[in-house]
Amino acid sequence: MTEHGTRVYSPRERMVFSAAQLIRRDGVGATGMRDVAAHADAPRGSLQHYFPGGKEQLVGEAVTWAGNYAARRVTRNLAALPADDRRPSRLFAALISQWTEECLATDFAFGCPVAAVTVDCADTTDSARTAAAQAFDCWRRPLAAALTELGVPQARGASLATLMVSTLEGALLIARAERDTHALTTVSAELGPLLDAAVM
Amino acid sequence: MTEHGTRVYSPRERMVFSAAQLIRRDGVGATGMRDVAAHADAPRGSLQHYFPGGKEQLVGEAVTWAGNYAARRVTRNLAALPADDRRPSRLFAALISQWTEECLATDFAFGCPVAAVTVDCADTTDSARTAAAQAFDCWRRPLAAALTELGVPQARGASLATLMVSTLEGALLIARAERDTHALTTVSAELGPLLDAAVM
DNA sequence: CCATTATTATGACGGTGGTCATAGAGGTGC
DNA sequence: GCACCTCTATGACCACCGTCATAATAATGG
Repeated sequence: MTEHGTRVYSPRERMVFSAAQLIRRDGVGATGMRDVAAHADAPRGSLQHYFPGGKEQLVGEAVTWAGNYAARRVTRNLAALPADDRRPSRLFAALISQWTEECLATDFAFGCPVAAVTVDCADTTDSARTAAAQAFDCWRRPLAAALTELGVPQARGASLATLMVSTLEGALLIARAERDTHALTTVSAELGPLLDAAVM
Repeated sequence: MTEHGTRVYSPRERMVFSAAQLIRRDGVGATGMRDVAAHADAPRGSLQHYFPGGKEQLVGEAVTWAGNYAARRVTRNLAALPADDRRPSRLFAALISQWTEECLATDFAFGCPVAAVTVDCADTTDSARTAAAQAFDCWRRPLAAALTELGVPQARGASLATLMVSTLEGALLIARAERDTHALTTVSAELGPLLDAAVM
């Protein structure tokens, strides 16, 4: 999670990051502002200073951060594909495998913050819902680009990107409920051929 | 939603049902016990009488109810398939279409209660997490059975059922965030051929 | 060194939520 | 009529949460 070199993060950044972490573990409702400050080792008084918009703003920034993070993951995994076997199924498998490892390493404590915000705020907090939608888009866009780079026609790329995100998100949900990664590995194996078949 | 004939439901049943409705709309944290009683037109005092286990018990029963409901949906949609075109893709499309209509009819207010419980309770309330896992299983089982009935080999059936539930769940999430059904229709169209190709 | 801004500290307030305690109705059987 | 069980009614308690008010403390820049 803290994989960006050794740079020191500002209290503000840490709070956004911590908010995302706590939200994806406990949900939005169960994540208190005081908890966020404590988790980020940040002063409580900084909350109202950096986030005058209150919890709504913090949640929005957290989910936006998560969307960018997911996008970075896609491009990084695309770049890390072996030169001799650059198929869409490999990219999907790499993404799934990363989530699988995270599940196992954290004992299934963490889900996806975007999903959490969607579930908890979709009908009550429009700003958060919008931020979640943008996060999904921010995630899907580089995925579609990666697919076209791997040989998938542009028209198909967007659709398959949606399919990949949907499937990953749902499988992650099931895995968390079951505390078992089989849903993740299953969808990875089942969807692979379909993705590769789209390469022209 | 209230499609079971004209039978009158007991206050207890109504409370479980209402809990599921409120949870899938607002999440577990934002759903109060008083709200549930009010939504069910049930006396507040009955809560502690029927659910001595408190909110935890109510949430558990709500998600169990949701799992059974999803399972009934599968068998009903399977039975409703036209006799001349009984392919797996048709079943999946029917399920997706049902969720799509629900999204549109309720202006994307409702998601899946099982997903909501998973997101909000997976790491804190083990009983709820277990109930969610059972709900997913309860949902997946008739799906797998339906697939084998449609000609999919048993071994594949279980995997494809997991894939279908994952994809549906994730697409529903995206649709809700974007207030747009395109994710649902996209995954339905993209996954169809894969499902039909599994028929032997 | 001062003025101004950025940041942090802390306590209070109003509201809400789950839960408990206690008592009141409503029915049934004997 | 009485005992008994099921169900309902209601208020209180305590903890927590998001927010605000206010002040203190750095940091900065002239």
